[in-house]
Amino acid sequence: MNTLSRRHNIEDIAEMAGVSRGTVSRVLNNHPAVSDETRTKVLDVIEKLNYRPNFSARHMRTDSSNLVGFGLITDEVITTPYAVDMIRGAQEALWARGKVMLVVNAGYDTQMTEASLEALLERRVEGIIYAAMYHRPVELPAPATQVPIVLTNCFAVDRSLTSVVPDEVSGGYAATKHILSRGHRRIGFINLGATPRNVPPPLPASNGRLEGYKRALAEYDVPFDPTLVHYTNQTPENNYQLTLDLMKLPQPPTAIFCGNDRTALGCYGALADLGLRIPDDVAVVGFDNFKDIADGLWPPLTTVQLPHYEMGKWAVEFLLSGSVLENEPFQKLIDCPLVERESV
Amino acid sequence: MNTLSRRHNIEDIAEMAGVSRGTVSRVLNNHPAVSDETRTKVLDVIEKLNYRPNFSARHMRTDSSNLVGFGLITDEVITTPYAVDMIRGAQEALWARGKVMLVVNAGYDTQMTEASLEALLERRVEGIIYAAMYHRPVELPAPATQVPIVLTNCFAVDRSLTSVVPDEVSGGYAATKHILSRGHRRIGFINLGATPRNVPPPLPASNGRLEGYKRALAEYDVPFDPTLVHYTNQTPENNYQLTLDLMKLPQPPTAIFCGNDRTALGCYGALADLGLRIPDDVAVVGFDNFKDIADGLWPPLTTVQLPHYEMGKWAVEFLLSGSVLENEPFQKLIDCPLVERESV
DNA sequence: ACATTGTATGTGATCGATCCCACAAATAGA
DNA sequence: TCTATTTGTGGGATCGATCACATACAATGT
Repeated sequence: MNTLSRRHNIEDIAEMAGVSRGTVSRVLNNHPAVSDETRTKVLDVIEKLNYRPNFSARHMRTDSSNLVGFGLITDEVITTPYAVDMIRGAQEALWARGKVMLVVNAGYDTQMTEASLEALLERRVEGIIYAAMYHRPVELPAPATQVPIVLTNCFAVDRSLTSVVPDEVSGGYAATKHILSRGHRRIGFINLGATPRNVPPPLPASNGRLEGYKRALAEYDVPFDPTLVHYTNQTPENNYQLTLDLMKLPQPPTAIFCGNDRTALGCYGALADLGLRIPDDVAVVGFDNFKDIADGLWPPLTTVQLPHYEMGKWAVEFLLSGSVLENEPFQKLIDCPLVERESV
Repeated sequence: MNTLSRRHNIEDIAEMAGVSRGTVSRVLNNHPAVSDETRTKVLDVIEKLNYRPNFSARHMRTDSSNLVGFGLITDEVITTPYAVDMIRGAQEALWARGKVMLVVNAGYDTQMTEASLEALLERRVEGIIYAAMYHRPVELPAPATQVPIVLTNCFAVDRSLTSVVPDEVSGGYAATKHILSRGHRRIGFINLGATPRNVPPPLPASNGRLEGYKRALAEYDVPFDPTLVHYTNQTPENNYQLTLDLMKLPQPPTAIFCGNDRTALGCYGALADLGLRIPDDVAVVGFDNFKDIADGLWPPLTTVQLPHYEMGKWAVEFLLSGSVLENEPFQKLIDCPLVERESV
C-alpha cells in the first residue's frame, strides 16, 4: 500500500532547515545570494520530504503562465491513428521549452468544443491549438479569439484565424511526377470522394491532389483523361471495386495513384485477385504515409507524406514566438514529400 | 488581429457590479444566498468582460486539485497509432467528471520519464496513468510512488504498482476456437517474436496468445504441432516469408492465426502471390483489431480486439474511486474479444 | 577606528480566489 | 411592538509561493 506523504509547504521546509521562507525560495530559484552551506542544508530537507513547490501559488505570484503551456483541442485526432503525429510534433516542441500540454478531444460536437475551449481558458493556457483529423474547414465558437490560437490541418471558414495545413497540390504533383518519371503514361487516380463526415465539397485534399495530378501530367505533355479519375467513398468494397473498374477500361492504366493508403489496401486486394503483380504489372502510389499500412504491405507502398508532425511543431513554435498577436491571420502551407518504397 | 482583453480579477467584477468580492464569489460557486437581482447583475458583468476565475488562485485556496485532473505519461503511445484508444478511454472518462488531462510522451528514455513524472507531480495532478504502447514489463523511477498511479498495458517488474493489461490468453483462445469452429484442423500460427524494442522474453503477448492457442486446440482434441508455429520479427519481409514457409509444409495449414494485424498484411500479400484466395483457400485471423488495417483490407480481416479503450477507462475510474490507497497493488485483466469479419 | 561595500538572511506585502464571521435588512412569530 | 429567524452582503484571514526592502554581519579601504 502506498503511503503518500502529506504535502509540505515552503514554511515547513524553512522551519526544518532552520532558515526563512525567503531563503528557501532563493534556493528553489537558484538565486546567487545563498551560502553554499545553507543551500545544501535546504536541499537536503527538500530531498528528504519530497517537497515540490506548489505550482498554483508560484503561478499566481509570478504570472509566468507556463503552468500548463498549451491546450490542444482535437476533433477526433486522439480517437484515430491518422494524425497522431500532429500531437507528437506539438508535444515535443512544447516539452523542449519545459512546458506540458493539456489535451482534450472534443469530437465533432459543437457544444463539446465550446466546453473544451472554456476548460482550457479557465486554466489560463498560453495558447490553443485546434487540430483536425483530416484537412477541412471548421467553425469555432467565439471564445476562440480570446487566446492566441492556431488551427492545424484545418482552417476557419472565414479565414479569421491563423492555420497550418498540408500543401495538397504539392503532394498530388510529387506522386504523379514520380510515376511519370518511371515511364508510365496512363495513370489511374482513385481520388477521395466523400469525407468521413460527408462534409460537402470542395474537399481541400481531393481538389488539391487532383490539381497536382493535372499539373504533373501537363508538364509531361500527357493529356488529362477524365475516365481515369474515380472517386471513392472510402469503404473497402468501393476501393476494391474502383480498381477493378479502372483495369476493365479499354486502355487500362499501368499505374494507380490512390487518394490515401487505405485506398491502396483495397487496390492491392483487387490487383491480387486479377492476378496482377505490383509493381511489375501495375504500379501503385498511396497518400498519407500511414506507416503501418505503407510499410507493412507487401510490396511496401510508395506514398506521399502528410506533414502532421511538422504542422504540430509549427503551430507550437508560431504560438511561442508571440507572432499571433502581431500578424494578420494567414494560412501556412507545408509540403507533402514523396516517400519511395517498392510499389512503383 | 486579435485584441486579447486584459485579464480581470474578481475585484474588478465586484467593483463594476457594485457589490463585494464575496458576492461575486458566491455567484461563481452557485451559492444559494444571493438575490436573483444581484446574481444577474454580476453575471452580466462577467459575461461582458469575458471574466474567468483564476484557476490557480481557486485551487490554492480550496485544494480541490481538479486543476488538471490526471497526468498521462506514455512511452510511445502518442507517437504511434496502435494504442491511441487508451488515451481516448482515459480522456473521455476524465472529461465526464469535468477534468482535463495532461499528456506527456516520454519515449523509452528513463531520464525523460523521470522528468515527466516530476513535471506532473509539480503540477499537483490527482493521479498518474503510465501507458505503454505494447504489453510489457516496465520499471518506473521512485517518485512514481508519491502519487496514486495505475499502469496501463504494462506492469511493474516487481508488481509493486496496480496495472491493467489485456488478457492475452483469452484472445489467443478466442481466435483459435473461432477457426476450429469453422472446421479447420491445421492452424498455422505466426506468433510475435522480437518486440519493437527487443525486450527480452517472456513477452506477455507472445506467451499468452500461444497458451490460448494451445488451450483451444486441446478443447477440440487437436494435437499441438510445433512445426505450425513460427515467430516473426515483425518486418514486412519476414511476415511475408513465414507465410510462404507455412504453406510449403508437407501438410500446409488451412488457416493462419497472425500475431497481429500487421502480420496479416504480409500474410495476405504472400497468399496473393501463391494464387490462394481468402477465405476460400486459406482462412486468416489477426490480432489487435487495428481498424485501418483490419477493416481496410480486402477481404476485411477477422481479428481479436485489444481492449485499449477499456484499459484507459478502467485506469481513470480506478484512480477516481480512491481505491489505490486502500488496495494492495494488483493486476487487472481485460478480455480480448473476437471481431468477426470476412477472412474466415 | 570609522565609513563603505557586499553578502547572506529575515519579513511584510502581494497575487486572486474562497471561507468564515459579523452584521444589516427583511420576514415571521409571540 | 419587540424579539427570533432568515436572507443577503461585506470584509478580514487564508492558501503557498515570490519579491522588494530592511537588516545583520563580515570584509575592505582610508
